[in-house]
Amino acid sequence: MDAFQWDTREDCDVRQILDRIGDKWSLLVIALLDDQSMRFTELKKTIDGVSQRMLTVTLRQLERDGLVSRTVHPVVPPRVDYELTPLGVTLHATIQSLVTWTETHQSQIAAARAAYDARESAVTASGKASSSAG
Amino acid sequence: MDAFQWDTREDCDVRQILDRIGDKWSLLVIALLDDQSMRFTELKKTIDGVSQRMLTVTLRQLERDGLVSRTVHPVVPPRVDYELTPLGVTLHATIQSLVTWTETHQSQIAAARAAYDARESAVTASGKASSSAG
DNA sequence: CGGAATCCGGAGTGATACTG
DNA sequence: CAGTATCACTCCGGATTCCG
Repeated sequence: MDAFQWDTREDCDVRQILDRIGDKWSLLVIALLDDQSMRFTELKKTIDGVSQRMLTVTLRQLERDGLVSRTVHPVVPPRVDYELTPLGVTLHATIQSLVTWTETHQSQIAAARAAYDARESAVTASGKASSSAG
Repeated sequence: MDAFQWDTREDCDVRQILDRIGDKWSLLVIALLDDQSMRFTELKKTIDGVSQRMLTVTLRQLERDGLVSRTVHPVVPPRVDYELTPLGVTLHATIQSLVTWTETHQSQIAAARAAYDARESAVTASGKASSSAG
């Protein structure tokens, strides 16, 4: 049941989080940091395809939201460790259900997409056929 | 526990869904259609700020993923009803936990952001002060 | 009413180079 | 090693216009 009415505005609270986990890298970072702290370069080499810049930006945002903590070790060469805060851990736990859902229903979605695409191309084809036939 | 290793690639299955619920409007549409079917115009006027184009695009994507069904009534003026499929309903249920998490921790996030911003501006200010003083 | 097609601006993203 | 700064590009998304 929807006892509470959703905020249909753009500035809905949920948006704040969706903008975070919905972006390209945040979720991966959260997942990776769940059971371990990691250094910048570790994250960079583990997350395939992320650029230096985007990893930095992503980590800053997560830090700002209090989901990830950043620890700078005053050594040379520099060493910075990132880890999930308690708040970040609870978010990760929540996201897990979404991941589980995805894994469970992924085949259904793939099937739905295939069916939709087939239907669409069929419509397009018949449309062309009828127009050329008519 | 993370018994399963995450896919750190961009084409991870989870991405498919995140690209959907992470976008600007899909989540709102799913939430709205949970307990009722709605017409195009109803959705448009209910979801504050959505453009005609984006609502159409969003609905098409959701339909393609098998999350929303589209029913065209052959009447004039045209009438099209949208409703959640069983698959969409299960996704909505899953998302609810995320929404609940957000509502529970929203204040913590806001506080974290405020603290972070204050810290940053303080750093910036002191940096300027020291540079001007030095 | 519901939707497609087009144009266009801005935000997000990446490659590169530089710094401490 | 861990960033920051700049430039260039892509793509999202809004406004507008036209169609059945």
